[in-house]
Amino acid sequence: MANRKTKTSRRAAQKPARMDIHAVAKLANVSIATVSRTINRVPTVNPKMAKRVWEAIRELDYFPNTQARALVSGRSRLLGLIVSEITNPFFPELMQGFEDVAVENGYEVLIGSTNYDPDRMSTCIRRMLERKVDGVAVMTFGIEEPLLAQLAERKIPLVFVDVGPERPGISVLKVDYHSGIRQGVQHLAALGHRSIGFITGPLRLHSAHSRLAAFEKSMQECGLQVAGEWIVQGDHTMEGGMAATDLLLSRKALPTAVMCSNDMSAIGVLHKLHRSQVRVPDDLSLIGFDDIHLNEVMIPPLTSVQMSRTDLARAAVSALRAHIEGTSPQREYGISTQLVVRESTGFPRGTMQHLRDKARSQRGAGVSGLKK
Amino acid sequence: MANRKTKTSRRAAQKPARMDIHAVAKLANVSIATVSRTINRVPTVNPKMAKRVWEAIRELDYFPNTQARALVSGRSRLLGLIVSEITNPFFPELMQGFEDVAVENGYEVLIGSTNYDPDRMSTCIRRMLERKVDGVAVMTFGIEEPLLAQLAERKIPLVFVDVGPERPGISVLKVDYHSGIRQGVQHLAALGHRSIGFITGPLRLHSAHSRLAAFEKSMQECGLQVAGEWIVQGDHTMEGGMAATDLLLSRKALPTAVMCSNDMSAIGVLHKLHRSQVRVPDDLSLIGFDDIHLNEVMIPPLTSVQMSRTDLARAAVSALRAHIEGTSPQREYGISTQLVVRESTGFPRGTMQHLRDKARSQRGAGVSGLKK
DNA sequence: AACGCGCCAGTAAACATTTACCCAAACAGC
DNA sequence: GCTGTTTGGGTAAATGTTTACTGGCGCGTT
Repeated sequence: MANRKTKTSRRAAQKPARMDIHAVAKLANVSIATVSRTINRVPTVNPKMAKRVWEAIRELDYFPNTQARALVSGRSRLLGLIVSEITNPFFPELMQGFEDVAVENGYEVLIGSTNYDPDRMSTCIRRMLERKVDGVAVMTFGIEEPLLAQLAERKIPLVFVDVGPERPGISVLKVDYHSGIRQGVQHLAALGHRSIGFITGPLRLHSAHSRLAAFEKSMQECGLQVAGEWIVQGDHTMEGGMAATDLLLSRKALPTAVMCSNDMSAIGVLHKLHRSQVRVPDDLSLIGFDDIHLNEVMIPPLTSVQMSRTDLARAAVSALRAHIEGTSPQREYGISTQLVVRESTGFPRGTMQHLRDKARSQRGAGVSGLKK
Repeated sequence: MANRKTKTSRRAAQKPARMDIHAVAKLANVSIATVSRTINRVPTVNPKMAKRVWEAIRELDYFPNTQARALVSGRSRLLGLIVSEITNPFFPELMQGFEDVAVENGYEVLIGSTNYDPDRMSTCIRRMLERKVDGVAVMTFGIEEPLLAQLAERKIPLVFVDVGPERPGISVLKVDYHSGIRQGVQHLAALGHRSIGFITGPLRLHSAHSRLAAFEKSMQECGLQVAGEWIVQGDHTMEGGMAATDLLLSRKALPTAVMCSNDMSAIGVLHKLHRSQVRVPDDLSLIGFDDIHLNEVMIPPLTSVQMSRTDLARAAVSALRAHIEGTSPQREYGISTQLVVRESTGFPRGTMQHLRDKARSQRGAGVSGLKK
């Protein structure tokens, strides 16, 4: 009662020992039930009372105890996010987006990274279960079996990328690899490339398979031959890209362009090519996949197929929310991809354009990609 | 009673509707108190009973409800980790380390990223408070005032980097910038560089200040002049590095070497220099700071001062644990730094060594750094 | 005027633990 | 053999919410 600053006293002068719903109720002169209902915006509360309650809440700087809430309501307002690698900048960017969207919707995020290690994956799942997450996004780009057993069994909503079991409570983000990769192949074809190689990801990953398949299909569509010796397996890391480049360099002939299953591979390739005096794009054009920020500062800046992290994050959170809150969850969410042309692609060596281009001392940014 | 596989039946055949401590107690034929004590490893429980309890736990695949636990014990076993940027690969690497160590010690991590935005910072803190984190590591490399008000007031243990208020419950990780940066300057000096520039971070950051100071001091120690026109302010981003490079290139003369306040800046510099036909290290030597993984694949691979993410993560978790569990928390934890020599540093242009070096067609990895 | 119904606030149970306190049994000392 | 002490398990309270149920009050209808 003895408030110093009567109006918006930043901290109530008389501090109750514990700051719970009872304190608010007492100050607002209502029951705790009313306070709870007010906070949860139950429409049956009298606006007059609600106002009193909100004032008391402000006065006391009160916020509800999440633990107690979760305990009784059975909902933790926690979303799990499982990613595979953290070294690949794609994932931090994805995590950031996911966190932003989740927080926007009043959820918190529990992050787990597996490093492709089944043991880590299983402790990850355990942690999620213990914290009673309301849903989990599995962004490892490849299903892992233990998940299904432990999470789906407990009816926890799940989101996968690319592929997942057909089951209630499970959604899948379907990435349209083909569209972006086709743009890439068409871009190369338009520049005059005929022999194009591909560095795959680890083929146990569904996404790696899909990207390779999309490449092969796109080549066919452009009337180009896919040469087996120029399809090399990588593992979506820089090291994998370097190793794949070694292999490629050991072939009797080089392709004039190479597409990669992801940007980290492409960065490894770029590095190794530079070491081997192969110039990009003069001797060899290079296209990555993911379009991580880093691409812009590579030397040269890397042409890449963009898969939007924000789209993925938004779709994942939407899907989970729909399942959790019971509002018409979709089985599939489409994610589009799109070519972003930078400077790692150019005319193939020896073509007229190439020579003409060479003649101009300074390369402009004149090589524009064709949309669709 | 009608178990199929009598021994290690993976899932109990008869599933109790709810799987709580009572179910375990009933199966083990003890009271819930005993179960609780067993789980929490209270030493007074009879080993015989403990064994029965553990078996029941295994049988039922039981794990305690974290919410209830947290509610009654007042401890959430949740650690907050606040970082500034997620685009800078340094932070994901740090987050990864922090998470690993935290999980190792039975804690979960709540991540918040601020993007240097005070609003985001304050919602971040709010989230941490609501989830009742047991401690928070503030890895933004610069104190933010709202933190102190809200978190310290509630006696939540905190860890800062570089600098923080002298208060119980607060520890500071003191990074020894000087040692690593001195190694860098000495390395350059030994190669024959006399004119060395520096690209700072955003100077509102304490860490940026410290790094600049360490550079200036090291220059003095090596008997070298610090030229004001070669000290340019960046902001720890690639873009900042590029802008700083532009400024540097507009000076009437260039230094023969440049050190950067962090690697992202250095990558921006590298990019811009390449665009401007300045070769690294032939025309200009470059040293970064942080030693992110990416350095290895830059063209050329970047010499950098390493600040160990693992060390930071370990120290942060140790400090927080010490505060939380009351075991002799230290006020300060030292973090060392160390030069890692790669290929972005070489002899300055025009020196004898430079010419001699040029003569050898292939550069070896022969330029070795001097330790200490 | 009386009855009924709807609206809305309050009471209390439930959520799954931890832990202070109590009490039974066992053992040792006299 | 009886009593005192110690050992260790059980009972119940407490944690801070949500929510089903209850009940009072006011208004509308017959």
